Amino acid sequence: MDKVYNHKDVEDKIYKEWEEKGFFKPEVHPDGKPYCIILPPPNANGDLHFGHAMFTVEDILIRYHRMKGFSALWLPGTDHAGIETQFVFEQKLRKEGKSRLDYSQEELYKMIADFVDASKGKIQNQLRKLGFSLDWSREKYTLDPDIVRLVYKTFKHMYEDGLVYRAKRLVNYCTKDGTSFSDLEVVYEERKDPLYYIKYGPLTLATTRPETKFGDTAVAVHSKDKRYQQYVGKEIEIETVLGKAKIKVVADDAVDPEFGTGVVKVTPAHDFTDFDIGQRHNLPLKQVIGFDGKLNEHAGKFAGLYLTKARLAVVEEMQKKGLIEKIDTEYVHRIGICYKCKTVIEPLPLKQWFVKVEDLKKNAIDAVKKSLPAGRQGEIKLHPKRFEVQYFQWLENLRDWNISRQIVWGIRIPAWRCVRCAQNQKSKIKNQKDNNNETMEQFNNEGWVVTEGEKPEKCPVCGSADLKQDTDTFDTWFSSGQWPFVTLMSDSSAKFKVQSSKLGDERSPDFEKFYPTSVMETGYDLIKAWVSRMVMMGLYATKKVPFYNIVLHGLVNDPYGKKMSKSKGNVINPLELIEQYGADAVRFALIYGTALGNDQILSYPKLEAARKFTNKLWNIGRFIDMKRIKNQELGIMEIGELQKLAKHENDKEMIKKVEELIEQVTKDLDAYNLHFVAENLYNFTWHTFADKYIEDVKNRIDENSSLILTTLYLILLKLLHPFMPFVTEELWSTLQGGTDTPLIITKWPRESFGKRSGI
RNA sequence: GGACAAGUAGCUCAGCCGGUUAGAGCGCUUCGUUCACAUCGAAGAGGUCACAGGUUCGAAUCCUGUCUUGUCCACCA
Repeated sequence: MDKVYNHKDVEDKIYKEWEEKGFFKPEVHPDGKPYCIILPPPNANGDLHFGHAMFTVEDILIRYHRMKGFSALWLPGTDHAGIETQFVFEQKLRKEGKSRLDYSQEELYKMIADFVDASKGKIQNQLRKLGFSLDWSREKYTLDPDIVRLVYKTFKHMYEDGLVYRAKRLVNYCTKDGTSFSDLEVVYEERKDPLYYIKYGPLTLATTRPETKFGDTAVAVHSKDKRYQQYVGKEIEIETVLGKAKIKVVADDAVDPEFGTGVVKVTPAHDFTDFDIGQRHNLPLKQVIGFDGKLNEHAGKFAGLYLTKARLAVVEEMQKKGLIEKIDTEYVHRIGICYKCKTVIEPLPLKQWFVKVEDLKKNAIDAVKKSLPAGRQGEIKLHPKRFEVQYFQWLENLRDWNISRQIVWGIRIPAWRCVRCAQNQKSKIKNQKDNNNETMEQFNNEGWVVTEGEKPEKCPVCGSADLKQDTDTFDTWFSSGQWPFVTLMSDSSAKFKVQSSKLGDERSPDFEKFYPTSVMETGYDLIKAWVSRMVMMGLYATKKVPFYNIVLHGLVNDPYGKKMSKSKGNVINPLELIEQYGADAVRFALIYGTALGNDQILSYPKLEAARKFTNKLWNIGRFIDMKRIKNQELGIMEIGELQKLAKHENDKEMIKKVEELIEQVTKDLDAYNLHFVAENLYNFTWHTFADKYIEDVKNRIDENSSLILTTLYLILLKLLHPFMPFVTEELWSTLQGGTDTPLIITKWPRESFGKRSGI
């Protein structure tokens, strides 16, 4: 054995062997109880970052359960990451002096698909470097045909169940990128903008957006504001830049009487609060800003102007007409901007596909409160428990979910529209006022045909073959929200037991065996966007929870405590650290000394300490290999028998201590207290086993104590294996002469005497 | 504005379902070893556990308030 443990000689070799021998497959224990974790799918086009290195938590759980005899499956996969990937690709296009507008939807999709293909496999190899025992034979991709088919199927059933509808809703729209963003994606920025006090007939109101006044369909005041009681419910005559007009005054408590003059102009088509006020008071939705970021025909002579110019022009005109009372130039507020291009986000009304969340979210909450109604199964626990608050709060406030995205890169919505029916519908409502009070019937009779992906031959209503597919794609979370069950259902390695058009009735052996999964482990930052969606979608489609436990890890910040981000340029690639310290040390450093769910700072001293620990472990093995009596029969001893065999008092005591260690470690692993386990094993191995016990034994070594020393060490290797798989495997095979069962598939040591455990 | 974290040795962090002299790693000091350990071992210095109240026989640990930092969410025209 070398004097120093050299991870570079060991890691790739061992990983290859594990993988080739199929040890990552649950079939190594075909009859074991199922234990399954679905890997949160990284961006297929992405690079490894420290969030991924934290998946060490999952590998520890999987390896531990595999050793406990479970049929353990850790299923890998990658995500197409819609907006993110398309953005990266478009940046590339821009550098080449091109834009996405130069291509058709199909061409662009193909180009992005090729772009992703080119970097495919990168992330997989990086995950291998970390030693993750993922079953690569079951790997999935969110755009695999089988996955897409299942996602379509869920959508179709939701549509038929009346959970999906189309409605004109305000979306956060970036007029430059030509896409809408979810609330989560909008970034808010503090800005100083003039606050204009504008005369509205007898009233004066304050606004930062005079250019949207063409879309005003009311003026609102607080219901208890005595100053304006006399106007409530009446129409007032106002002078505007386009001449005289009449406008209604409504009372709504969303208005803050303290702000400005206590009077608000209501522009339902271009402001989220105003949209709500509009709904409460049945106000028309009058769109005056187009998707091109310009004022439309409702703006009279200002039509065609970009918003920033329009604002100046409108203000100038107002000033000429004496409509501006004053301007507060020191007003600071927060506005939504596009996180990609920094353009101000415009709330614009757009017809979208929506998912009704009322029932879905109720079930998702109940699953954690352990009070699911009949017909739905499962209970979910969060670890650490404190994250429940975030989970509940998010779900309780959740509004209907907009699942349409105006991007190319994604799963195209399987809805076709009959051109003829749509036109008929249009002419019917042509003379109606364009408002948002359209009924559900109207929305659903727009001529849409929803399928499981195949193009309908003809319109079921009028028989026309002129059908056009919606150009929108699904929100990425709509497909990844189904990840736990679609990955298991689309078991391509086996034939489906049941092919069924009924939702959730399509079973594969893997789905039957591993669903609901045991654990969903991810960063706490994904509780809302992803985890809650998986619970909602899983419960809907399968009537069961998608997982029993949610385990959350914290973020890894840079050595100065700052969040790592590409824009800051402080991202550290875990592979560099693996190169330097070894995968085992990196893994150990991430677990050691930080409680689960807490953020941590990437610390070089800690990495160095972990590296030294792997070296210490190595040298303990090396020393035992030198000192022990050779050719002893090993690997047949269980701790109870070992105790009976022991002669020396110190040996007996040490065996007892190891037994206690096994008990504690097992208990803590079951409770997800991984940092306790890491610390416990570190201290015990170094300061009890090496510093005390070995120092004691080395001067009195005989056949009996040699056997005990070696066996106890092998037990320690087992306990450490989930944390530091490579060095422990290498030491195991060295001490066993390479003939015994590989450590990865040996049995976890048992703490109790007299029971069969193998060592 | 709300929620959740965090504020403990120079640094990075454990401990916090109340209970003996508050722990680890790194760093620092002294000594030893240098044929298991690109090191290791032994010993040691170092903390008013953010602050102020309260509960208690007893609080880093529970309660209230304050301050600081971070994250997430909401958002006022």
